Amino acid sequence: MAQSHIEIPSPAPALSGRKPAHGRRPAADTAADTRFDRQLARLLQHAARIFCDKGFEGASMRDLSRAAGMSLAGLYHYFASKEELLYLIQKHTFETIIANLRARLEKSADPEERIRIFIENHLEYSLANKEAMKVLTHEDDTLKNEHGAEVRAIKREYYRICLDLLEDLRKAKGLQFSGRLAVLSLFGMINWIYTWHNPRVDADAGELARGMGDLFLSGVLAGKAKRKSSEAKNSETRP
Amino acid sequence: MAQSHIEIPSPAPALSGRKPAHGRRPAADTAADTRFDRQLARLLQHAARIFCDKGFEGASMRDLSRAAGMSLAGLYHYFASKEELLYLIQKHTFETIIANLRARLEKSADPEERIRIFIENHLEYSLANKEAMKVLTHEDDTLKNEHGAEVRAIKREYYRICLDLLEDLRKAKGLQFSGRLAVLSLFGMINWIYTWHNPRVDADAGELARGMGDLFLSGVLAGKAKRKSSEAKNSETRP
DNA sequence: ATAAGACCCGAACGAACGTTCGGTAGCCTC
DNA sequence: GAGGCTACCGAACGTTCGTTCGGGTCTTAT
Repeated sequence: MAQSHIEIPSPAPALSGRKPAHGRRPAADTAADTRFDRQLARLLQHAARIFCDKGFEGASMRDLSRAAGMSLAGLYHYFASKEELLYLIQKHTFETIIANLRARLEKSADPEERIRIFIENHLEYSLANKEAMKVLTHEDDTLKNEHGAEVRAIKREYYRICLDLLEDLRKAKGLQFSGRLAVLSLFGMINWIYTWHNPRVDADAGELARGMGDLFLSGVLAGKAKRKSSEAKNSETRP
Repeated sequence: MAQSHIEIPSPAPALSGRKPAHGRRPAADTAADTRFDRQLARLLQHAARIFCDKGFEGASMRDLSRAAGMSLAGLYHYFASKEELLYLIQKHTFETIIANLRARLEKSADPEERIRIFIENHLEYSLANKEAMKVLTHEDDTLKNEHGAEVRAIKREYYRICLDLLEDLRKAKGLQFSGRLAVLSLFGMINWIYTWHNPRVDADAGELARGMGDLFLSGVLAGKAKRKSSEAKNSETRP
């Protein structure tokens, strides 16, 4: 229990530069943090909590109106529809995770440690932003058409990053395993957490990441080493 | 790709002995398979598919009415509410899985193999009943009150079975790991499958179970053996 | 001071929702 | 052949849904 609330430090993609109502943005104030952007961010935060609690279909715009202290009609000044609201939450969450991840990955070239970085980054963000994270995973196939396609593209990018990390490890250690199965098993482990994690009972992100990293990496490394012998020495992995 | 469609063989708890409409059941015909029971089972199957596709909140009774070829009002002859419909699906699915599992577990006493049996049982049922399985996991905390409590009790039972299997293994091999983290990581791996499995691309249940069993058991076994040395010998796990 | 926006609201729109009501057609028993 | 029961239906009930309309008020630039 080192820190109770984790503040992600790195370059989070700001959700700025958006239209008021249905119009377009004036022009070059990409510096963001206008009043519009701050209100929108506040609304997204409330919406994430409500979607998390009652599900996207189960939550109503009136719920959000009440929680945010704004009239029902007033909400539509900030987004065009309930569906776009979900899209904004998912896109911002996903892009922030990936941006954080890329920043952290620059600090290490060791394949094994980079996988640990991936896990730790995911868990830290997940536990620090539980609501948005549950909305991201639970409402995975809710969005359709363009919005859905865009989020799905980001998801494929995230998948790809993880797969590349694993294949780097495989090459470096001369291993032999199914990358797809490994990635998706890992995703299952780390995305499932939102269904059970209780901060009063369970460990914090760092410790969970260590435990899951041990489990996963031992599994991947020990599997079948280069098809020859089965001596899996590297059972302790941190430097 | 041994068999393409898996028929679960064992004692599946029949969903029989239920009331027509709001009345009670006549009495002693627990032998089931009345016309009422068959129709109900058919409706549950349609409902599972619809809940799977559109989510519980997103699906309407009119959708079910259309799919089942029965009038909207006619549906309520078989259950009292939409909520009870979800409850019946979840309860029946969960109880069938557990019944299958208990039957299979009797065939082996080896701790490691029993865990493999657990995984294989779960994956076989999951892939053979994708819709119901997605409804079970995706609508995990949708039910409230008595219905919710009852399903949650079955879930705890299932969790408990897996935890006991793991602790048997731990004792037998003198290992040291967090049972809770291991169980929940395993649950994540196997419950996540419904989000990605594509029968045209991915392996069948048996092969997936072998792959995930290798990954998970290697991870658990190799972790830290008995706190002394780090020689993780048992990297190949099948007998 | 005034025009032009950004910001926000009360009130309503039509559609869709889960559920219920009153009734009917068929079946089996006496 | 009357009574009772199961199985089912058309039509509606009252509610809630996402969204829109026609305005306001407040801020900012000229």
